[in-house]
Amino acid sequence: MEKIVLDGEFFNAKDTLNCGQLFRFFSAGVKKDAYFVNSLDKRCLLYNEGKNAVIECEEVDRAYFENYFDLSRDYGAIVSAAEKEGGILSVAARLGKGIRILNQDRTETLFSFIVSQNNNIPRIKGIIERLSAGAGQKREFYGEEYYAFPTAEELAAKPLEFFKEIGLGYRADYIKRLADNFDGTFDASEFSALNTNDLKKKLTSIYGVGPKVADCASLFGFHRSDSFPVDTWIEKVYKENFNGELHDRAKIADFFVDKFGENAGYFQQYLFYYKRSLEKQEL
DNA sequence: CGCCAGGTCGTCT
DNA sequence: AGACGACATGGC
Repeated sequence: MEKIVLDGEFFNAKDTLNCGQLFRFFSAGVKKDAYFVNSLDKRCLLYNEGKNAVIECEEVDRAYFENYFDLSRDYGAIVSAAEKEGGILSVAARLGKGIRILNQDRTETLFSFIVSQNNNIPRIKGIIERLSAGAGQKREFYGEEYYAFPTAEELAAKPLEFFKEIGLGYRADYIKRLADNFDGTFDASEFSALNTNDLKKKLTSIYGVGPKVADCASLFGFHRSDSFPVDTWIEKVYKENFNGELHDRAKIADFFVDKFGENAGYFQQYLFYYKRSLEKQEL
């Protein structure tokens, strides 16, 4: 087993996991605020200890998780830029300075955020767990069983009824259709060559994927930081803290991308986490 | 009962 | 282009 020890000033496990960018993480129990984090078929253990952040994983997965947790990026510089903006953003950045934007698998991210639409985070986590347990491979980490996120092929093998049974509701049709039609080209180089706008056009052409889900896939799956997902929480921030007048969420997103440029995605996470933390005391 | 949750689709102006 | 209701489910 590998143990990766890092400076924890800009890497807080709890904040990184609870800001809504991923849904497959679990309290590990072994120590306070220690978590198992699943990505595709892999798992690691993540926690803060003193001034450090620690990742424990299989040796073969070391490079995968170094990239996953975006270890090569200077988050101190991003937090500083947010603090310079002043107002609510500097407050939010101080609260969320330990947040990192993960480099998640593109396919898992897209499927997951289709599940997320018009849904709440605890329920999204439950659905994705049932999806994995019902269609994914069983794996083991530190003697504990878990399930891999299903491949598109594994999802396509399931009947529509399965997706309804695990609680997807009307989203079952979206998941089923994407699984059936999935051509696996997400990782092709031509896909990476698209600019963010063209990428979003391609994503929104998928049935069940609108501007918000496309922005989440773009930000969390492709690390396009010039993406700014606008959901109900961000809309509240926009109206209450930026005195916004717009109602069209796509235009609100454009407003923030124009304003913050390549920092937009990071700042969005600070703002989302801040706003949601205010109302969800348990975070 | 109602309203809300990391929205999108189809339909009608 | 923009407005609006329908859509499954579960928590409060």
